[in-house]
Amino acid sequence: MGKGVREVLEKALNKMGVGDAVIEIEIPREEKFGDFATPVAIGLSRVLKKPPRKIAEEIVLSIEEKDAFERIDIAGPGFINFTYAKDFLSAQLKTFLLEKERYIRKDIGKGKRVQIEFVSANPTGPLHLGHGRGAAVGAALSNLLEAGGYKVEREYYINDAGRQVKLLGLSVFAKYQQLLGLEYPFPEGGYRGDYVEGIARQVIDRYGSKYSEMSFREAEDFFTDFSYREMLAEIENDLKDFKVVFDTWQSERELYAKNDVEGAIDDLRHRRHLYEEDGALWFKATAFGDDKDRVIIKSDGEFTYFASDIAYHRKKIEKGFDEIVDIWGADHHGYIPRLKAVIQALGYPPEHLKVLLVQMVTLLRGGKPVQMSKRAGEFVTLREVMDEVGSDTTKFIFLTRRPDSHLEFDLEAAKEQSAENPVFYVQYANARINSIFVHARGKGMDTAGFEGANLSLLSTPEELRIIKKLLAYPMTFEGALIAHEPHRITFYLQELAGLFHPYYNKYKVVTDDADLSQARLALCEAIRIVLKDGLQLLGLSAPERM
RNA sequence: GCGCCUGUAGCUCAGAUGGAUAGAGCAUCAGCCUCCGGAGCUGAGGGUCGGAGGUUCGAAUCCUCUCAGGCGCGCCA
Repeated sequence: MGKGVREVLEKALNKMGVGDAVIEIEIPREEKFGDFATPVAIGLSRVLKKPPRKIAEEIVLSIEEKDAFERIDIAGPGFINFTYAKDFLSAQLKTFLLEKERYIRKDIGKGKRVQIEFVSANPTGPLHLGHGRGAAVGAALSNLLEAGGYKVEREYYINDAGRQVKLLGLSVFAKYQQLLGLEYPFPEGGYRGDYVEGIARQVIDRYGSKYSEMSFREAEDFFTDFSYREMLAEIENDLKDFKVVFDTWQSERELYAKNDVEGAIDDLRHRRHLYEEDGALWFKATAFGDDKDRVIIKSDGEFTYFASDIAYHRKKIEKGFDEIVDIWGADHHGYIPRLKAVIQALGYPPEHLKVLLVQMVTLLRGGKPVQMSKRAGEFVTLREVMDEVGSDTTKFIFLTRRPDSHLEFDLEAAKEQSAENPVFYVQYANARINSIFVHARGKGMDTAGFEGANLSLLSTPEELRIIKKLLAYPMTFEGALIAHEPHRITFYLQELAGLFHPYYNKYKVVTDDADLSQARLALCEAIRIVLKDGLQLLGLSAPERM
């Protein structure tokens, strides 16, 4: 649609002999005043040294394809408004219905492969709301890219090596001893959530007091492995119920086991990006714009977390993706420069890795912040919120905000809303259309193919607005995809539903007029297709009955 | 102290590459079921876009300064 206006304008400007003067023609926003408004004449007035209004008049005179427009008029300081002709719109709608797949999808990413890593929560506790936000955004973005033609790999990175999982093991071990009535000090900074006790109880259920006589050193491997695997299973289960899927699960331990970490360090050493100082091995991150150099092997000989992360990202690169996307909680933003430094040290441009930050979630209950302390084990889990307000609603709330804005998640409000919730508003539109179809079929009407429908019968202002909105869907989709901003889809869907409900209330779709009914059913079908497509992109259900 | 994110209606949030009179939901108030699902619809009120300068024909959007909130600045992960 927009392209149509652009072409028309370019042609007219060339005819005037000023096409070259306009490097970038400003293409208007849809539906602000009429259909499209462009200030191109204002921009030109400086070049041509003539008043904008006069230029606008000349442009309008030079336009040849006037058929596609109902009106072309000049307003304000020199804006040209284009109003599409209704026959043009209905013809476009017809094309959309007949070739919907081709119309909706853009092959932006055709032949390209992208990996998106998200959630990647440590398996030391249940997923909390922040993880849920990352999950919702990551899943929606994956869907968008996939729909745009990319081959997408969704990956979860499991931090199963290092101190944190060991600490979880020790916490469970301590709880285990205590549950058996034995004295055992709880580790400093250990995990105190109820889930720790839950895991300890499972150990007792399965293995009894088998480990009660052992020291932690002896039982460490068992407790660490058992505990984090339990946690991981719970995380997987939470994600499954949140309807977020992953293609690959990359274990940090495996990177060590397969000598990927050493390999990566050797690689960097050969590239002369490492040096030794104070008994430690350093990566020269400052050579690539980071604030300071970073330790890879500590003076006690242990690897840092950064070491395995280098290996991990080197591995991503070696898999040959055209783009690597990491979705992180915003509290890790300070980590970006060093990782981008790694990418460059390995010979790739920093843009090869795209880090998307998802801002913090503040949890409120009845307008008051809920205190969250991981140490004390006081935090609200994704599971609890899903159970309390529903997974579609939870996702929708995450996807109705820009990822980089701080989010206040009010449990009470979310629950109160669940009767009158924006997500239902959208889903209800879909369900309503479905029930119109049921009704129509009951009257012997055809609700499958609309090849024969006479869409030029759609002529009310409401219908034309809906058609324009529908035809804008590919543009919205493309914008959301390129900007990596799924929330644009969310808002679009609310707007579309917001056009449909009033229309439904004002006009009857199924009437005695068979031709008009058929045309309106076709319009509903188009709405249904877009709603369903959008909801699916966001990872939300599109129930036919609610 | 340095860096990143945010500041738009009472509340929660949209406002892509600068465009005309800044939008939605919730909440508030007043209305709509003989008719395809009232989880719906119609209407009303509500704004110095944190503040101050600047660039521009034109700024919520770009630049500088400033105020406020959040988050980072380990041989932790």
